Amino acid sequence: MKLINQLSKETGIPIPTIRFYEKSGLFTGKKKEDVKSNNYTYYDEEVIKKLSLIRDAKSAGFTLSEIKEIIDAWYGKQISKPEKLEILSRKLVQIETKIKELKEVKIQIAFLKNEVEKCN
Amino acid sequence: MKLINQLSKETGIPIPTIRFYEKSGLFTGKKKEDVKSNNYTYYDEEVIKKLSLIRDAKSAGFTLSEIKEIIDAWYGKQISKPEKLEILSRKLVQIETKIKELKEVKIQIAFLKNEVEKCN
DNA sequence: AAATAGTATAGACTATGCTTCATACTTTAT
DNA sequence: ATAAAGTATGAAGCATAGTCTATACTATTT
Repeated sequence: MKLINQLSKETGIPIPTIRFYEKSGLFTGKKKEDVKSNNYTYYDEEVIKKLSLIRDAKSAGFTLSEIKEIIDAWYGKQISKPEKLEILSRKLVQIETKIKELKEVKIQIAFLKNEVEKCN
Repeated sequence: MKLINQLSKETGIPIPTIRFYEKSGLFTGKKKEDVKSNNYTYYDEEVIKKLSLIRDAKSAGFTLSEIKEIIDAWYGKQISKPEKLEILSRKLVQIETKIKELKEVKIQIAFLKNEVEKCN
């Protein structure tokens, strides 16, 4: 069980950002009931995995609420199997779409570069 | 020469958003000096091209200031040819990186989907 | 001529995703 | 034991990217 400091070190995500994600419902830590002197929050390995997914999915252009959907589809106990599969399939389609859009923009920019090269 | 209404229709971008982009320095329209009765702004074909680039680059995950860089590298008169080429090359690298990240997230999600399929 | 639709401008407002601050308490290092 | 470092919480602040409102004038339609 890790403290927030350790989470931050292992994922490279700043502590306030981790707290913000937790407050946003992307994961939860646990208070240790046997420890009475403080109310520090402890996090397990699963949280590291979730934070990695958040980091990667964010840099791929997903919003936090889209990422929450993915996490809920993955760990959410109250979601049925077909629903989970449906959500994950949709995400895969979204990713395919994003890749296609990126390739189109790439072509556009390569064209601009070519224009600059021959014209000026 | 087109009015803002027409720009909006041709690009699918709402009028307030077009005004916001113009105010952000992504392009400029011109006032017709021979017309004294109103002060409507007119836009040429180049603006349509810029708006299309903005639309595509945005959905590919670029920020407005990144897009401004691209546009400046494309039309900016005060930027030297080597600088322009350098900016566009950087953008191409950024796009390649984004595509790689997307492919990684795709693998992650495909894995999650597979887990859901066999487990529940 | 009157109603309807289009344009301009400034400013307020919203949502997302943080980031910083203030306060207070706990733990660790020296 | 005292200072430094870590943790918790709530609230404020900030940047980006719009979106909406109010006001006022212009143009078009009927």
